[in-house]
Order: sequence, then C-alpha cells, then structure tokens
Amino acid sequence: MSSRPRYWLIKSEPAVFSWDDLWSAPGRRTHWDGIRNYQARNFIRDDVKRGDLVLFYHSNASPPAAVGVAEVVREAYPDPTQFDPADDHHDPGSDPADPRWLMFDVAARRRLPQPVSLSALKAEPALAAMLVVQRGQRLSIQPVTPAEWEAVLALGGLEPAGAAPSKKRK
DNA sequence: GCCAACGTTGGC
DNA sequence: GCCAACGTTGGC
Repeated sequence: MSSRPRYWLIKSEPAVFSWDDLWSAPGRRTHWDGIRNYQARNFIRDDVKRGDLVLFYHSNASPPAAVGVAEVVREAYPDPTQFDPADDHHDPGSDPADPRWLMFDVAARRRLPQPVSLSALKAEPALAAMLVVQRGQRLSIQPVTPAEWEAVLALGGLEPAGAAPSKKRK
C-alpha cells in the first residue's frame, strides 16, 4: 500500500507531441499511447492511478527539460494502436482478447513557469538519484519520489500544492 | 549527425 | 540459456 498521489515523469518528444500540443488539445487531455516497453507497461498496468501527478518532460529536445505538470485522468486500458496494421506501433503478436499494451490518459494542469532543463536537474544535489538524470536511462515513464517532485517544482517556479508560499526570490 | 546505452530477437 | 546482432532512445 503506497500513499497517493504517486508522482511520475513521462517523456515526449516535442517534435511528435509537445506540452503545447497537450495544452491545446480538447480538455487539455490526451491518450498516452504507443508504449512498447514491458517495464513501462507494468508501471502503467499496476501503479499509475487516477489522480497521480505527472511531470511532462521533453526528450530529444533543445534543451531536454521538464516543462509542465499533468494529472492522470484515466487509468490503464488497451492501446488500440497495437491492433492497427497501419500504425507504427502495430504489434501483430498482441491478442485482442488479452492486449499486451496499455495506455492511460493525462490532462495538463500547470505549465512550469520556468522549464527545468536536464542540466538544471543534474545540477541539483537533491536530484542526484532521480532516474531521468541517470546515464542511459531510457524508460519513458519513471516513478518520481515526493522529495524529487517538490524539488523539481521549486526549480520550475511552482509551489507544491498545500505548501506555504516561499519568499525567497532571486 | 554521432554514438553510447539499452532492450529485444534469434541462432545455436 | 547464452550472447551477438540489431533496432531504438536520447543526450550531445
């Protein structure tokens, strides 16, 4: 039993689907589909729950950066692209009666007033163990600890919900 | 564009 | 079950 909400980081290539794309989508909402990695699938299947909060991270970007906060608004359900032969993510080995790949829905909540670049994440001692800063870490959805969550939001200029406003300014 | 790191595939 | 080959990810 773990406390809620949990925190996550999801990666998206802005050339494919950016924070602005999410922000301008109906309901500021999207299906987070196309995941074809078992470890990521298992997180989605077992651990991602409605109300969990998500850092939206731009990978393959200049610079790569955490850019916004989103919320899980629908839990795991089958990703239809696996059954579409015309789709890049088609998986002919997946059984429609027991779909191999899942997706979930997220909705944008807050843009980070200041995007937190990967180099800024790496420069923050409190984030030394954060998965996204580890070399060779390719998981497209990663768990984030509450302490990491607060540190990233602080770097991004957002106060964590419920926290007293900070007076520190630079 | 380069290439290191990683996950998957498939021959054996 | 091993492991080399291959495709992908993603920082730089």
